[in-house]
Amino acid sequence: MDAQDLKSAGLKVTLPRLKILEILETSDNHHMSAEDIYRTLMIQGAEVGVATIYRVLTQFEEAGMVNKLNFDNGQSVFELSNVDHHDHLVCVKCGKIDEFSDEVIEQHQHDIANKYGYQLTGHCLYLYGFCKGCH
Amino acid sequence: MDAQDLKSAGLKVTLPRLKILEILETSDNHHMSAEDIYRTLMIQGAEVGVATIYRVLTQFEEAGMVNKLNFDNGQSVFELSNVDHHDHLVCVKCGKIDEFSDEVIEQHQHDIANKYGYQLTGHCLYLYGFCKGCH
DNA sequence: GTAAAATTAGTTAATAATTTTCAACTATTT
DNA sequence: AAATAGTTGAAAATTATTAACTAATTTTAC
Ligand SMILES: [Mn+2]
Ligand SMILES: [Mn+2]
Ligand SMILES: [Zn+2]
Ligand SMILES: [Zn+2]
Repeated sequence: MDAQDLKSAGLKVTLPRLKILEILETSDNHHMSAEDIYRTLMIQGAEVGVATIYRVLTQFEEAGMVNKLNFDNGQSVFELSNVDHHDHLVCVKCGKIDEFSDEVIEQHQHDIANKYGYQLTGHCLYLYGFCKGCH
Repeated sequence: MDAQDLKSAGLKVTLPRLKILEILETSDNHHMSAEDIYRTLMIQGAEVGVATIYRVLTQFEEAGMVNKLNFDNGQSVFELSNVDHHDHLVCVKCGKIDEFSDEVIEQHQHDIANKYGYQLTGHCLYLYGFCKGCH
């Protein structure tokens, strides 16, 4: 994800946008809330307003560049969408996130949507529990 | 769900609680947000504060009497939990909600949790799309 | 049934996350 | 470089939800 991706999405190439992309790309935990990103930018000494971050993330989402995840704990988290589709395991204690994908589940989801006459646009599957280190 | 259920849950039998239970039970769309319930109560001429509704719903949830669902659209919705477990199909246009349950998906979720060493506490599976009437 | 103790409900105020407003800037086009 | 359209940051506004406070109600103990 770089300047070219921004252009392709019809977005101007600006410093805040590039920085946000870079953070999403390089942070070890690559699932970040707007606040997480804001904090990272502050530490880097970048002067970016929090409103800009929300605005840019929404634009990225609309452009299909990031996915927005709404876990049960209030804040939305974002991840770059340039990876294969996957769902998430979330530790309710430490917040750790694992990723998985399961073809059988995906297939069944489609079958169910068909059966009920829905034309699927998306789905969300979050598994909550205590991770290995937390029970 | 009635007065007896409230007592069993260690909650006193009060009018707002009974009314909220009744609304959850009788509304045709039995998935309601706090606002939905508030509006219904207003129409019925009942004088119940919105804070009471949130408080009572939280108590009901803690008592295991209702489930709280967090769809992608901001407001949480609640449903009585005295029915078998199921997941949800949500129409992104008209808001219609269908319910389904799929043993294979449930089983796979458990297998995945095991594989990653998670001790499951819950999960959420929402399928979003255009319902029969909306595409 | 009454009184005391505990719980509850409503109003209002507070929070947290996110969005909007708006005047000042910037990137891109011409 | 000027024009245009899009973007930004700060602050104010919104939205959904929760907390604090106080008065009223219910429960429990006589
Ligand atoms: Mn992920
Ligand atoms: Mn349901
Ligand atoms: Zn953990
Ligand atoms: Zn529909």
